[in-house]
Amino acid sequence: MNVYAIFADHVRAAVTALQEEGRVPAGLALARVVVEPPRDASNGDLATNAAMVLAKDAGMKPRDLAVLIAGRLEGLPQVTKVEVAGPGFINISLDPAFWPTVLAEVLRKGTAFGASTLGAGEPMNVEYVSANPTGPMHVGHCRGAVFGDAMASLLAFAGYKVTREYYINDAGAQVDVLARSAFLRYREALGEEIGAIPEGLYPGDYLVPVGEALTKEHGPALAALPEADWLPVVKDAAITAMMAMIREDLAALGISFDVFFSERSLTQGEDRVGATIAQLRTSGEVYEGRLPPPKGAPIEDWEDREQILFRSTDFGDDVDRPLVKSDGSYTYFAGDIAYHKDKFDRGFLRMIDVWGADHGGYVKRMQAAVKAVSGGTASLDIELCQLVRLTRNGEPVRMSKRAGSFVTLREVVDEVGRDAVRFMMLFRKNDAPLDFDLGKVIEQSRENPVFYVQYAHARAQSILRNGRVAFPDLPQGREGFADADLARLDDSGEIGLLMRLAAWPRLVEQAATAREPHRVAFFLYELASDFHAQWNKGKDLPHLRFIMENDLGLTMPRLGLVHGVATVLASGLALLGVEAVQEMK
RNA sequence: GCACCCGUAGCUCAGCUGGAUAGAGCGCUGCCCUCCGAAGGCAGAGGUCGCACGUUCGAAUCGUGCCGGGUGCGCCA
Repeated sequence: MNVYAIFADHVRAAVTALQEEGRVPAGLALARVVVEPPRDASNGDLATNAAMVLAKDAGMKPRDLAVLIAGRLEGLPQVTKVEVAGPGFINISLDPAFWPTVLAEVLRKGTAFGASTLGAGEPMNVEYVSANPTGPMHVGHCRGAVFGDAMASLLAFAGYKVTREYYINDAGAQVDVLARSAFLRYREALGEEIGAIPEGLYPGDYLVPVGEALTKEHGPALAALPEADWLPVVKDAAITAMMAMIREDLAALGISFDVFFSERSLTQGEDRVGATIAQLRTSGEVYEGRLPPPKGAPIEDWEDREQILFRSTDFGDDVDRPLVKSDGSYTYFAGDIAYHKDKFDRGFLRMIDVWGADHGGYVKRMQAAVKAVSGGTASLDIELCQLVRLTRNGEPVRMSKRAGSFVTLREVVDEVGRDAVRFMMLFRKNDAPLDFDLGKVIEQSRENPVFYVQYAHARAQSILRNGRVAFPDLPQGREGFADADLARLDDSGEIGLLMRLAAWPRLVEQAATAREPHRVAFFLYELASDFHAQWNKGKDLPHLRFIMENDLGLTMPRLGLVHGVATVLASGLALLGVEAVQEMK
């Protein structure tokens, strides 16, 4: 139950009724009408902008219209007062017994409270990570991985049928480099002295086991072959090993995918990239032409030649984009078009790609491609994640020798834990740079939001455990508290918590619509803050404690509130992929 | 040169898709601290929302132009 959505319907119904009575003109656009919690509690429980939004089209003064609408709302159940205020706000006050009914719903539904039908079961493809299979994941991949995963969870909670997908870039020149690097480790495993890893090859020692495995399987046989013969063998083995490693890294972060899609599969057997280009040529989106040399940094070996181009300028891109390289092979973009066409062919009209900010220049052409390939019926949202600056107590973190030149995701997760990494990656808008301090995220203080939110959940569980000590006959599960006399929750802090819980379904929909899982993290922080504050209140004011010795009648609703807070905390943490702990270690 | 992202308190950042007196943490100041669970609590000061026009009942939010920072700019993935 989304209180605000329900009352928005009431307001629209009120306007419709007035229209039928002829007191308000027909044909008003009701979509802009919203019901929100007023910022200031003195303005009631709910507020709507309806009169101000509709006044112009209705040809009426906002306050006059507001009075008419307000008159209609007064008769609604639960409504105790309706006031017109300011430029035309309609402020609605509810029966004090209303907010506890929301808690009763939380207690009955559990973590299903807040789930939305917004997505209406529509298929939604979320592609993220898609790191090259050339080594372990590093911290740079981490943010996109966590962001994509949390957003997929959020969209699923909001009612979409989500598929999580990883595109394996196993077709380009980089995997050839990987193969040559692995071959060197293979010769090393055979006993050969290889010396320093040459420039241009991957130096990380994660390839050592790949070389050893190759000797076990092939003995020295590969070393005698020309590159053209050993390369495919070594490449397959190396990619398989790298993907296994990446899956382990992802598992360490609590991430798994529904689909791993291989770039190579697009050209193995039938040439699906070529087929896609042919299709676009038929529809007029592909042509032969010349491009002007790019502005900015001059390109030394610029060669003006006729090439096969995708007409992305038709969709708002700056220039048309080449699909075939000078050596005749497809560009990465060409493969990506075929890949997104495959998503479309699998029934996805809605797709989301999560990329690093350094790929920002690629957004328009990819969106153009999805439009072209789907005849304009599919849409692609692209969310960019800015860089992460990794520090330890303010100092930049050193590079890892083992991995070659970067800090691996695994090192970070091993040091501070999955929960801290995930929460901090989500405690910032994705399009803003993020400072991640290894020292601060394990601090146990209010400064550290990970701790603060988890502590709130642990504290709630602790209170419930203590409650069962004081009152051994308390219900076991949260449902047993739904029938308590919840209307006794009348302290301002308690009501504030109830209103916060009531805001959860609305926040889910907003965060899902905006593709912004960070809003969930901030919401949880605020809920935790409210909850800690109420607990602290009980320090000075014993009559406000959650557990009232000798007063089961009051303890029951208060423990119901604690259950409700814990439930929503757990629900939100689950979306973020962070554990709702029973106690702090 | 062009495109995209970002400019909000001293610092790090939120700001509910245009609403009422712009919020939080840290830092600063002042009180309190034998509490169901230590890892503190409460309160206060502090902002021309980069600048300027515009859109309208109403702008931190939308548009345009500047200023400042970041990212990217055939045949890399």
